[in-house]
Amino acid sequence: MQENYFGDFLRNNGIKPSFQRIKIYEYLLQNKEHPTVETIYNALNSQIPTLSKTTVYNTLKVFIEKGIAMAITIDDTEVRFDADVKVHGHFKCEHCHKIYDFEVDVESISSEALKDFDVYDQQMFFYGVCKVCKNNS
Amino acid sequence: MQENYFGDFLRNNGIKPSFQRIKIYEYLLQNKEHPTVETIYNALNSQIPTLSKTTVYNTLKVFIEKGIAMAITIDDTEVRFDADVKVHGHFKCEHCHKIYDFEVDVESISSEALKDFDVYDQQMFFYGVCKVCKNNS
DNA sequence: TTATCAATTTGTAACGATTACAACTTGATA
DNA sequence: TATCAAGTTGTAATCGTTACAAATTGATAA
Repeated sequence: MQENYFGDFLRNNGIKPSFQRIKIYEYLLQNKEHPTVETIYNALNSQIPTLSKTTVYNTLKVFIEKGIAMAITIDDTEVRFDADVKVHGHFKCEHCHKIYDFEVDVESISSEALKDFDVYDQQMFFYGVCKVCKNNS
Repeated sequence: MQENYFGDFLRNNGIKPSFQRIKIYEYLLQNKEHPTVETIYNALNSQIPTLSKTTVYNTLKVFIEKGIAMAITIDDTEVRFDADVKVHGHFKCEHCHKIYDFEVDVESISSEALKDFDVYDQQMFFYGVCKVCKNNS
């Protein structure tokens, strides 16, 4: 069944699969619009009435430490989260506030200036107006 | 003299050149290590004893609106500022916490997925260990 | 000069996302 | 069924940033 599947996935990544952790990871996988802690908390609070916002923070921190999620700081007011840990870019539309993923050719970015540096993480944040909003204005 | 030079520069960018604004812009130009509001405030407070931290915030907001400075949100705890508004990447060393600038070939990043999008701003944040720290460990 | 008015600066209070922390709960093991 | 570590919860504290109202400045006109 589903929960065992997610449970095994968490266990395989060194995370004890509690009910809360399974539900939060499941939510992240199914909601790819880069939700905030607030969004995740509100969405799951109906299923898990005892859920605490601290648990959401703790759980996401564990996910990041274990490498199965990443933080997206494209907003300066709140952090967003993504279960897709491949290197990819994020575009934020200043009009509809939607965040789009886009592919990036990692090799082409790695600058000559960083050739002797160890790079563990790469974040690319682009800002502007998306195709949909351009056409609607 | 210097102050007229900066004053003219601000005026040419639609910014009324107050004493505070001139000093803050001058500081940004001369201190390229991407200072925080706290750093700027502490550095200038000795020259301008009446300086308020709110003024530093206000001034930087004006600079960004007028396009002569940019915010660097490479830290999740505090915002840093840069008077270099060319598109370029920032690398943060997790060991010494220094932030390095690096050149980026803008064209090579612009993804096929964004071809119908208007992109106004591009931020690239890399994280890892710098050359110096690697050699010292 | 003096009056006027808008722009700028200042200090304090409020805000809000995040973290610290202690108490409580859970679940595995013996 | 006792024990103990790990996980969860709620509250309080932290701290960078913003809101706001009062004070100051500087340009302009009478």
